[in-house]
Amino acid sequence: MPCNQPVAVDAGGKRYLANASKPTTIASLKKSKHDIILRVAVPRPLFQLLDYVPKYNDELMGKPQVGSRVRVPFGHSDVTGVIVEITDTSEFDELKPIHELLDTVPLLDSNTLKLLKWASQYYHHPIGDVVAHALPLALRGQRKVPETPIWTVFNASETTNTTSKEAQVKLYRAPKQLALYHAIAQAKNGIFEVDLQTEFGKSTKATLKQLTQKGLIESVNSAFYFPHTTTANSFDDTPPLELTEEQQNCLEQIQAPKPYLLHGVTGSGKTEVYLRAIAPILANKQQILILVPEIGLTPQLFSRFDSYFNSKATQATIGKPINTVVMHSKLSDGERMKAWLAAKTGQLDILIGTRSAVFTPMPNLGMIIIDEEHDSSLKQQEGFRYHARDLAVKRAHDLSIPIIMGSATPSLESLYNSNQHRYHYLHLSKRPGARKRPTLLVQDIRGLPLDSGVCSPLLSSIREHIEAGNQVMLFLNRRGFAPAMLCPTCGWHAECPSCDANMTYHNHSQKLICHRCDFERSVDNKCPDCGNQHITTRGQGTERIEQKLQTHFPNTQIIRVDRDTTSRKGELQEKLDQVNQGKPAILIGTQMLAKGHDFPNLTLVGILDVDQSLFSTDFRAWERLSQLIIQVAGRAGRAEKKGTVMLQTTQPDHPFFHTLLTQGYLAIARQSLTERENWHFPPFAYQALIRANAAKQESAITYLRKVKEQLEPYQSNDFILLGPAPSPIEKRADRYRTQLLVTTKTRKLLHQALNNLIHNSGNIRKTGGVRWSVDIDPIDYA
DNA sequence: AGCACGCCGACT
DNA sequence: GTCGGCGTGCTC
Repeated sequence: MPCNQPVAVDAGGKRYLANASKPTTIASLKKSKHDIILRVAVPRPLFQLLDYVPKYNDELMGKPQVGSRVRVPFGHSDVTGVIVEITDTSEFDELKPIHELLDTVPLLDSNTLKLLKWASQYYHHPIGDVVAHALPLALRGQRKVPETPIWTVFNASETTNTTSKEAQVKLYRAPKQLALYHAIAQAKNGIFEVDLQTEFGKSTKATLKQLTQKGLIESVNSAFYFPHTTTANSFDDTPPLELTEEQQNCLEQIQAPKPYLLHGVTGSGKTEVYLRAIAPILANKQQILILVPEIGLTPQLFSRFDSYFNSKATQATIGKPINTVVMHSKLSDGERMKAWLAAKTGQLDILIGTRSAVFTPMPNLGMIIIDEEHDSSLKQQEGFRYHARDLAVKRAHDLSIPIIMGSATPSLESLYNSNQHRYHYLHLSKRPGARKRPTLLVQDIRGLPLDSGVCSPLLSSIREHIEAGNQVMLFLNRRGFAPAMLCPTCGWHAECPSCDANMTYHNHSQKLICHRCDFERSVDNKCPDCGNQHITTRGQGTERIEQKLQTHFPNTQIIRVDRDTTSRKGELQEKLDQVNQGKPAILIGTQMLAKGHDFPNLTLVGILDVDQSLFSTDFRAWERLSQLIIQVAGRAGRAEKKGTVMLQTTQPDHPFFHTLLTQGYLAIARQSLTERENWHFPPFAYQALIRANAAKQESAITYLRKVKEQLEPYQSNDFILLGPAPSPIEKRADRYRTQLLVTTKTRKLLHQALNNLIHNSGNIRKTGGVRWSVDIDPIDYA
């Protein structure tokens, strides 16, 4: 019977197992002459694993295991990859041996690898790159895991080991050695040298040597060691807060291993619910993973967790000190690696981190928490475009553990999932502090002159609030001084040479900066076209507003928070600390100001460019605008001081405001969901955005036309192709950007089509240096 | 991704 | 005649 029929490639299936160019045949699946085959993910854009055989004397290095790194020959060079599978069959006859096994203890456990393989298929992204994302930068190369010795009594595993009695006899005149010996003998699985050093001082090393020479102890093992991190004084005996009835009710519902959407208005005490939900998991000696937005209140969050779990009251029920680590974006590579290894070796109890932390192996993971689950920074917007929230839900599902997603303004996707009973919806509607709900004012700016983007009613409001000793916050989604620099005589304006974008004028640095590619140059002192020496600027940026307000309020502190003023390490925190002193101040910033900060005396918030969102072509613009408004509204006002949020718009009668003001976020969300259903937008449909860019627009468009041809057979009412078209940001860093949007009725259809596309992508001619990528569940269409 | 192979144009 | 441009294919 002829058996060279191609095996059908399973749609949702294990594409990375198959060879993309040569379809797997039954004939080729014969047993290879080797009985151990290592299937390795290499850091190259390949959708398959590569097969290798172990090195002949691997016994010396240890047994190759799934999850260990290996140095392997690849083409003409060497690369560091990770063993993802071990089998005994290969479709290749001649397999190269690996060069070196780099880890005797695997870096990634099978659960983590399972998640990574799933992610590679779901996001249609090369497995090697996905696996690399799970490792800290410091371990993506050949660097060995730093290890410290573990000491045990001699022959601990044998029955003939030294008894304590013998030791006592041998050491009767050496009390120091005896004490050390006892410490080692008491530790069942051995004890870290570092721990002995902290207990017995710096002569420990010498004492250990003496004991070894006497044949009483030995060190056959070593492992990564992570010191205890608690900064809280574990004798903090402030009693824990009393939960409100609502909080208690939510907490009681969090029991089953399933996803929970915790919709809690700002100030309703979501964190308190997290803490209580976590405590029994920690008491059960399990670990906790907490995902937070990129720039959050991580230091505050850390101390909240650290002090709560190491307080006297909590310790009474948990019974062991709790190690918490925050993986900041600004940790050094070495520090990151240590935190990662601590989690991976189970020496860390709570890991707080941004989206990439979702891949951290944690052997005893018992619960996942996602704070601000609606935040777009949970989705990676470059390369491997994963959504940390969705992967976390998958991870929790695989492990059968609960996951709590908290937000004051849940994403429409999560609200929809709650409606579908995929997530269990929990609501915290009350603010325990009895803080008053702020007033939302829609300010009609039609016919009003704007002074640097601020209308006069807002300006007088600012004055009132400052004079009353309060703080004011202004939002504008554009940094810099002015978004345009132009010549009033001939119409010339400064453009980025690499992007089709106006360069933004930054007054302070006297520079023109392109906000798309970060190219900067000095300002022109005369028009390069007509020589006119009086070039002017147009439009508003945070920097100009700062300057202008300073002239209006010369004695008030004005604090600008945007990427330009917070790029230095700790600079954001410095600024926030200033605000937290509570003195009257005006804060001016971009979106980054909206995230999670709680300012003591904030009573007025102004959103200056509401219209931009109102008229955006992005169907998610309303969702983002209402989230921004609700988030900042939640920060304005105190128990005794009512807050005000003023929205500047030329469309005061827009139904958006009416719904949001009279009925709140859930009403807007419900309305938006209905609209999305009617228009067949996510979450009622599934999308993939296929992007291509090239030095010439023509090449990118031509490429996507061919991609479209491949997908055309799938076209139907349930499978719609839109494009190819130039991206909203058409040119960036000397490359033209184009896109093709796929919208489908079912997820299955989307994956089938993309699997087929990638399987055949080798057949699509790529000319003109086209680079392409796939974005599953896109949220950014630029 | 990187790298080699190969096939066509303009040069000492 | 060849040097090198990029288009194409492959890495177990």
